[in-house]
Amino acid sequence: MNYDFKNVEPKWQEKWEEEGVFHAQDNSDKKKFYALVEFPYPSGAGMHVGHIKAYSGLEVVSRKRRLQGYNVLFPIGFDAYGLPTENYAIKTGIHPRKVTDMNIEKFTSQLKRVGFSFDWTRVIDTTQEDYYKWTQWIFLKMFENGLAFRDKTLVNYCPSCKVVLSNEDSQGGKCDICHSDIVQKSKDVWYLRITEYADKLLEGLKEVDYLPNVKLQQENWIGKSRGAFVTFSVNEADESFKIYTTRPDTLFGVTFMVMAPEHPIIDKYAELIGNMDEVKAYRAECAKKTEFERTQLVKEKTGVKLQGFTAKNPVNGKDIPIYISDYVMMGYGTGAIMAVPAHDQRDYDFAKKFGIDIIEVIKGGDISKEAYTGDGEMVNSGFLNGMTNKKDSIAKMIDYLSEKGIGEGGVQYKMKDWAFNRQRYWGEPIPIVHCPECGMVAVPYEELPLKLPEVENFEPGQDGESPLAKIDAFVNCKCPKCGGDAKRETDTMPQWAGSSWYFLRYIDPHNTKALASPEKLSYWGPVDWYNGGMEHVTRHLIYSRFWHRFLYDIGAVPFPEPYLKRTAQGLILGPDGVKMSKSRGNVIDPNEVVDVYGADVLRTYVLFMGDYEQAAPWSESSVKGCKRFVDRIWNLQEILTDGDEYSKELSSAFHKTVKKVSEDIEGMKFNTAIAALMTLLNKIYDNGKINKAELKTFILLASPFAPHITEEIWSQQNFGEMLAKDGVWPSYDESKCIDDSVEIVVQINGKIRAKLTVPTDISNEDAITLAKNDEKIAEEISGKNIIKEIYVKGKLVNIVAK
RNA sequence: GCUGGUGUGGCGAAAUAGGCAGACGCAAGGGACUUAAAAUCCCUCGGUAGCAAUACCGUACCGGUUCAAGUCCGGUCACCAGCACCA
Repeated sequence: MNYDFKNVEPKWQEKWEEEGVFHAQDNSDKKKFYALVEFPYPSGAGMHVGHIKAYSGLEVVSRKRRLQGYNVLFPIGFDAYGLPTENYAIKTGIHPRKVTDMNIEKFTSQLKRVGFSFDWTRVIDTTQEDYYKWTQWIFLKMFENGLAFRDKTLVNYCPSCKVVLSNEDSQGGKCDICHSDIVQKSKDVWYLRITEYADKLLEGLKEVDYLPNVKLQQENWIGKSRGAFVTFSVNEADESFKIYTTRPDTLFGVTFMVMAPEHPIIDKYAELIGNMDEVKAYRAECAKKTEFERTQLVKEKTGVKLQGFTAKNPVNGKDIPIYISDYVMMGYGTGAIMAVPAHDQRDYDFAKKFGIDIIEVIKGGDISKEAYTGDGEMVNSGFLNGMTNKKDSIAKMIDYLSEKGIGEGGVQYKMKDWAFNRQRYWGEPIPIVHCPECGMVAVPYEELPLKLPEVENFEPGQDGESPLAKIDAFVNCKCPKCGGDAKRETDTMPQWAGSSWYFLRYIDPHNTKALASPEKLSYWGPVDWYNGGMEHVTRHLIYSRFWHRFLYDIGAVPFPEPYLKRTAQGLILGPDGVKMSKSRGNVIDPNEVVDVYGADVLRTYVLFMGDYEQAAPWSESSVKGCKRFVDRIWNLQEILTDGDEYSKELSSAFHKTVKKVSEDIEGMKFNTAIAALMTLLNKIYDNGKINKAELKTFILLASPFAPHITEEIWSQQNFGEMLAKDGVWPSYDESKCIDDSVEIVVQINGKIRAKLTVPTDISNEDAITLAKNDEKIAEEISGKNIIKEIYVKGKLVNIVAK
């Protein structure tokens, strides 16, 4: 009797769908469980085994929780706006709408073939009008609240393709499409003021259960630092400017200052500065530098000293020269720094190159060789001299500065405002109108969605202009405020917009009045468990937390943090141990695996291959091992006997396995959960028979991993109508997990010398006596001095003898 | 450079909270069944020595704590990931 997965798997997939067994109930007395996986970008290449692994984790948890009586929401959707689709459309001339629909169809059929228990009545497509209407709505709310704004900035620009590129599309300073060098270009673009939420995002992390490294990466990304702002006055003009420093206590060691080349004060006093030509030349040089040169190369410090423009040290009145250099960024702090070469390596390098004094203010290093960044006694520092505690000296300096009105404590964040724009077609139109009279005006809410117009040609315009700019019927409009002629914004939203709130839409996907109803939000929210890739931890996860927190602040959602728990799966590497990629030709297609081995085998293998959170290479032969496992489950029916309770021989093994599998699934240790099932299976075959009660438990435990074959056995054995509907997750009895006797080892001086089988509840004394009575042990310890005897319950006896 | 993580058989990996290192699976070798192969089933499977019982060695490397260390502490090396002139 062979198991015919080719017929059985589609049969059950259809039945589950027909009966709606995985549809989440909005009105239910059951305890809710909202499991979320990162929805895919529907690319033309179809799904990847990596997707299967990413979804299989919470798939297993969801199936288990349903059997435990939870009302489970486990949804799926498609994050469908984005460049690859648009580029494909440009190349083939097929409209992105069509491409997207085709890809979604392909993904859907692939997902269904694997038998994932998604609620298919709640599918989301971010490119549909009834979805992006609310993406635009949220944008307008942000605009209303001053969080969406326009600013001039440097953008990545590809002179060959004539497009503005995101950072992701211009990594390494090369254009992702044509591989030519990217230049920095000044442009007026949209930003979201995420920096305003830096502290809230940091605070919120304290309340959620994320993997420690996920939290850490978010903290680093936000990059909060504490320090002080200090005001320096200019000697040659009635002017002053601020700097930010984390070590205000080293103020006595300042021997020069550095400003970012584009610092506005330079232009304001251009007439005072004697060498403005040189300054301009340096600026031009910096603008030419690619992102790659600015950040990747460990290069020598460059800069220009400003002639006739100097500052005064506020604590000792000394005159200090001012330089410009590109190692100071306009985008962090105030765009100007006080340089303390003795205690900062960058300042040190600069001082050495330009022959500037280096004054030691912290003892402990050798400043003739390099900057000393450690702690030590303050010297050459006036009222701080002799202090040894960094915290105290910083606090004392801040007190002094505040008293004199020339400085104050403050914080800075590494995180920058979110550049929220794309000059591309396939994205959500930004619902703003530019009116010559009224300025920027929001499109009225009742006019949403602002539809993406149909076009023939979606190629980007010259000079990095959006393709929408070419469509007069879209661009020309009336100002919603004054009714005069106006022009629409032609930028679209970036890739990350639609995914920043999709988890809320799953809760109420067909609502036409709100992004989701308050009742449903309070029932389902927040997401109980969110799993996804590490690559999204600093972008998507921060962005969506920001949007969510904002929605909470304006009362649109009733809970402040969107995700209670966040985990991440490891990559599946190619059989060659390298990351899968099309160009390497080491990509495994899940369809082929399902064709040859079936969905149950694929699901089991991606979870069995190793630690879920770790990367592991694909191995075809290991897939076969899982095939054997699945077949051996089927063949249990050949050694089936009657019996409605566990047999004496297998009882404790079953209780132990139920415990182990239950706990391991919750801890995402799927590999050991499956291993435990394999161990039990081996034991059953050793035992030569299995009864009905045992078989029922076994297939229930295996069902989250291999739902089709277990469903088929359930039905063949008449356990009930449908496992997925009537099955109840088995429970275990802690007291029955214990065997009557255990094998313990006997060590002498920590070396194993014998093994003994003893009653589980044996006393310390009895165990030691028994060990000493063992022939071999007795011989070894005879004539020796026993120093210590240790019994570790159920594990070992150790006799220390000399 | 900074931050975090990892390092265990031929391979993927297990090992609660310091207590039998290598569970489970793959590959390999041997055997059964078969005309043969596939499939299935049984046995062996970290290294060295030995016919064997057994002994010694072994969790990247060096050192320490402990009756006992893959696990804890100090140092070194390698690899992976994220950030990167952040003042």
